[in-house]
Amino acid sequence: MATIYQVSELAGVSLATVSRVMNGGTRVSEKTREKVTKAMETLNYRPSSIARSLASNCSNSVGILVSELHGPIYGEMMSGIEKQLRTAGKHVIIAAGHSDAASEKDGIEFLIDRNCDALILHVEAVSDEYLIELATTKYAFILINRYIPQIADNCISLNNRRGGYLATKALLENGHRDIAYISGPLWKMDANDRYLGHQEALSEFGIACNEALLSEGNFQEEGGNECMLALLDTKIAFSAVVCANDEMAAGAMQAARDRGLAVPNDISVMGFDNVLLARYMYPKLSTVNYPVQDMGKMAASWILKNIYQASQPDISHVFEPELVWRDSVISL
Amino acid sequence: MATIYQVSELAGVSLATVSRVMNGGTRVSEKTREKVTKAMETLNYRPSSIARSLASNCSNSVGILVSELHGPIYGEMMSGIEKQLRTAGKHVIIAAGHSDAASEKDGIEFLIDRNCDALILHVEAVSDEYLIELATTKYAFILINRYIPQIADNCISLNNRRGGYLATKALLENGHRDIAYISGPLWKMDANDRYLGHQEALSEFGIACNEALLSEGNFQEEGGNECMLALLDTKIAFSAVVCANDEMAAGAMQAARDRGLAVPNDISVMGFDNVLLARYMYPKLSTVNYPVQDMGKMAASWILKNIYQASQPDISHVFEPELVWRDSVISL
DNA sequence: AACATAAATGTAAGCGCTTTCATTTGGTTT
DNA sequence: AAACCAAATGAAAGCGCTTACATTTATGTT
Repeated sequence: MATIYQVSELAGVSLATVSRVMNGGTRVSEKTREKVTKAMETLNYRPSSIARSLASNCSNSVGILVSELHGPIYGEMMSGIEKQLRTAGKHVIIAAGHSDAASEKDGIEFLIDRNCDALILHVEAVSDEYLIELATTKYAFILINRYIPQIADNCISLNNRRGGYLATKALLENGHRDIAYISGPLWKMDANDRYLGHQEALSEFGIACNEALLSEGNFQEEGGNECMLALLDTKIAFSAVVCANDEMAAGAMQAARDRGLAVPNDISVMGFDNVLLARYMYPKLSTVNYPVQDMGKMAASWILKNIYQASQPDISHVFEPELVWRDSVISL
Repeated sequence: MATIYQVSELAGVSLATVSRVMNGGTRVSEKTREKVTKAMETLNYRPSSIARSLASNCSNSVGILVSELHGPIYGEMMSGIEKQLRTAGKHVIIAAGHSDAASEKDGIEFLIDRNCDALILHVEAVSDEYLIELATTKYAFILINRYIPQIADNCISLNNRRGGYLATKALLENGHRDIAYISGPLWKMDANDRYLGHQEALSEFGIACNEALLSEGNFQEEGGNECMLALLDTKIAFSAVVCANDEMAAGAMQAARDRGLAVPNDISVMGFDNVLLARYMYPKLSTVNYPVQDMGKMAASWILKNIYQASQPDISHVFEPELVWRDSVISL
């Protein structure tokens, strides 16, 4: 591997000059720039990003922490981030937090130790206080899908509550009155907000929220399946169920069918997230759109703008969900 | 940020000693080890991994290149890799290759420049020659889902051909004789192998392979949908279709239903991959298991063993697919 | 007690860059 | 041609570590 020293030798200039032509900007005469460029080419020189980071205290890499590396939402999110960052020549280092406080902290430190210039965090378990302190005292980061008033500028979030509201309202407007709810783990902010939105819609229609019709799942297919079974077992009649994400909706649909209920004729189901797959479920899933890829891109833009001083369009901090109507809900 | 120098000062020892206690192994007396450890704690010292990498020429990070950051297969794969590597204290740097040769090369160089100690590659577009050269002259890496005889030891692959064979054979054994095939892009090795397996099963049953019943898709839901429509438009009768992956199977099922055909009664569909979702489709998808998460782990093990000299169980280089029988195929 | 030997610790030279500051160069001005 | 100034270049000091080698200290032998 050729080093900057060998390039400088071949080109007959000093290290400093080579460094200058690498880093663009600074004044170098056209003649020397050419000499150096040619030398770099003949040596097939590749600067060591490690040495660069050490000397300049900037690693050109941003750390991403997601709950899981798999799962449609995280995939879309990472995809959006990577696309944006990569075109700006920044690298991406990824770790998983597994929705567990210790593991999330671990991941964050891991990323910090790795000298990331900034972090993009999708954390669920770690406390607000921890993040506030991190933000004020130590490190640049942006939060996706979480809103903390004290550091609002570091947050990019979905209006989850409104999403929940929209989902249930759509059902209500189509004549449903007995609506069950399969939520995500309620300690998770987004799950909670979605449920709050559900309640809000209910009360707007003057309907009491029946706690027995709430079942708390784990945001996975399997959980949706189990919750639906549990709901059915209550023997309380309901004509529709809203699920806090699309995966659970898939599980719920299956459970319903396993019990001989037809979707949507016997029971309507509404999802949340509008994962790609929702379009290909049978019946096609009505759901609420969560523009997570765009949010990922926005997070990347925030970093490009605030950390790397790149010019970027204005940053939106809260995104609005939208109802997408398909075939899994019937009008009563 | 405290540096090693400050730690050594506080502890009253030399830099070298601090370095030694950090790196475990080498002989340091219990007393000094304690002094140093305490100093590190009170200063809340965190070693700079960048400086370490520069000095030791080892970055403790491995680069991963996948085609896309989203998609169930890649998600599972990254998840498997990360899990394994992380517990060994190694980092993961991820880039996307987008199934395009230029972009893949770009990604590889990107990762190399980043001083990864080794690479895990899921590349489809780049040529065998390029990889062979990379392997012999320059860099340590392991290939997932690709087999190149000359560098077999660097490959971890699925027996795709056998998978394709298994899928079609299952159909044949259940009385199907007119079987359509929705493939992935045939220039992709895995798509091609799967199709070859399909043909093999057919010929084993003495059935001529009808080219008109082959439709080439893109491994995505949408593609499966379109292919199925195209197949139906040929007006050639077939009782079953095998799809080269589960996503396309989802699309195909939908297309069939959009045309008023029931799955599996009017038409059976077989998938490939056994993505989590396959269990939750309706009807539950019969498919072929692709243990991609295990393969990811194995790739990580290979690296731990070969690059980091960690002791690891034996490495399997080729994995065998298995048929998983569910509800989307009917016996004639 | 004198010596050999091994264990613990320290010294200092890098790793491949960036960046400040000093020096040189070349063009303008008078 | 002397004087000046800006632009181009170079010298050298780091960035925070690792590590080969030298030195000191402890341990055991006879």
